Amino acid sequence: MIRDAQMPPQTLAAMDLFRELPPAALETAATCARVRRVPKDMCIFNQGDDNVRAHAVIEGSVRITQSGSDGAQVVIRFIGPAEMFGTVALFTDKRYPADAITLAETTEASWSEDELMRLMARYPQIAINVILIIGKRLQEAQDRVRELATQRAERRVAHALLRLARQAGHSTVDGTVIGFPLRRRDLADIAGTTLHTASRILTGWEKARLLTSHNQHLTIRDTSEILRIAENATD
Amino acid sequence: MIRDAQMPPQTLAAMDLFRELPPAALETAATCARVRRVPKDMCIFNQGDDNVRAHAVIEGSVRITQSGSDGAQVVIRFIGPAEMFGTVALFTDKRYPADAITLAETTEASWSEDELMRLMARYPQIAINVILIIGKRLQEAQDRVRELATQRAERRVAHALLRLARQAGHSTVDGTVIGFPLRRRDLADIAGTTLHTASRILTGWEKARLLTSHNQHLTIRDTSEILRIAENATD
DNA sequence: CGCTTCTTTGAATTTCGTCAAAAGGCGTGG
DNA sequence: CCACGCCTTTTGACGAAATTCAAAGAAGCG
Repeated sequence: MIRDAQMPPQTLAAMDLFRELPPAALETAATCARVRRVPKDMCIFNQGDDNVRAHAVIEGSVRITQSGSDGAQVVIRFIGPAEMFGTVALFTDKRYPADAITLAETTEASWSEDELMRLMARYPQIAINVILIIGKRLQEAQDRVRELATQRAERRVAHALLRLARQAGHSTVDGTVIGFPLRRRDLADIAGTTLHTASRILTGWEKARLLTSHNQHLTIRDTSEILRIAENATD
Repeated sequence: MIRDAQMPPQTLAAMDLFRELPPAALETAATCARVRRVPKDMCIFNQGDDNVRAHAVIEGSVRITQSGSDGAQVVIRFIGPAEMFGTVALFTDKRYPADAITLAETTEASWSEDELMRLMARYPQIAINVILIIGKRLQEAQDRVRELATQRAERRVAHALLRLARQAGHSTVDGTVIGFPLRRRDLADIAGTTLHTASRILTGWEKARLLTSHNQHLTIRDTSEILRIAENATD
């Protein structure tokens, strides 16, 4: 368990969870955080685990997936630097509702329920921040529900791509590159389709020069066209 | 604007939003609430409206629907007595993300942003309650995402029905009756299918004596069989 | 009683998932 | 350095579930 060295309070300042907090609060939060370095493709927690903690990615990325009682699974979301995850469980079930797996070597911070509750009691702004974060995710989830219920696979993949670009896109000379390693399978699980359909769609777009894909790394070349596909009701 | 008479503090005690609060808090909340009686099929707010307030149903029921930039819409959820709605908007956009329409004559209470924030500052438990409520809805939304992405229409309708029964089901001698007036169209918009498919499925179930439907009122006769349909991976 | 709204049902069409198989990449170990 | 194996991606063919189109039947309401 490594602490201060890897966890300067400034790191926390960048996180939505600790926005608008006095430096003293960041200090306290940094002190009681558990920081871990996790190799690629390792599990951080499993669906159903108790012993819940509030997590945040410092560096790297994590895939959150949910499985049904049948085997079927979907990607709930990807978590990048400065984003929190696994926190809702603290307030509701006391059990993680999903799996968390690293997509790359990742540094992750976490707080126990007690510690977070203590922090929240002392700095109520944290509770507001939690509401903000969860509220935003609720709206995103509801958007996805609407998309899945009403749109065709191609539009859903386009929306998924745009969401990812918004969340973790970096502009380069070649276009917007998405900061997570993404398999076709992942994209399919976000968009709610099969990897076959996702592959066909992406291949089509690649041929139309809307994007390029190398080694699980996507670069969007023509955002406006993807946007058109995502929004265009006709066709 | 009618107040105390229609809004005894005990009414608030039953609401998740005001759980675990001292009587004084309920008193204060009751005092600054705006209570309105709204006829059937009236709009309480529209998607995109600003001037957001936190709402709760005292009596009656409300349908929350979201429309995309294309016309397509889904039912986000139904709101029954003692449930809150339209509250997330206070913390995020300051714009309602959905429409709210009464399904029957409804008594509704609401609080302005200022009033709720003041209440929250004084009674931090309210913030915790908000997190709990939103957290639960987030999990529900994520369940729906998984269902829509992986399950066939029949299973989704079964799940939708079970969710409604859990939320607003009353046991009677005939079975569990769902406390909202439900058109086929509504059920379709919850389950993410067309009213045609929903109608076919319900007609099938009615023939199989799993449920009865009269005048937009559903009664589930054989919950366990519906549950089997909802869970059974094969077929 | 007529109108509007909701529901049912049939038939044609289409999207998408399923099955199957091959090709491409990447790392490891010989 | 090459070969092998594993994982990912691509592609084709087929079939089934569900939407779409169309129209008629019911039921409640004024």
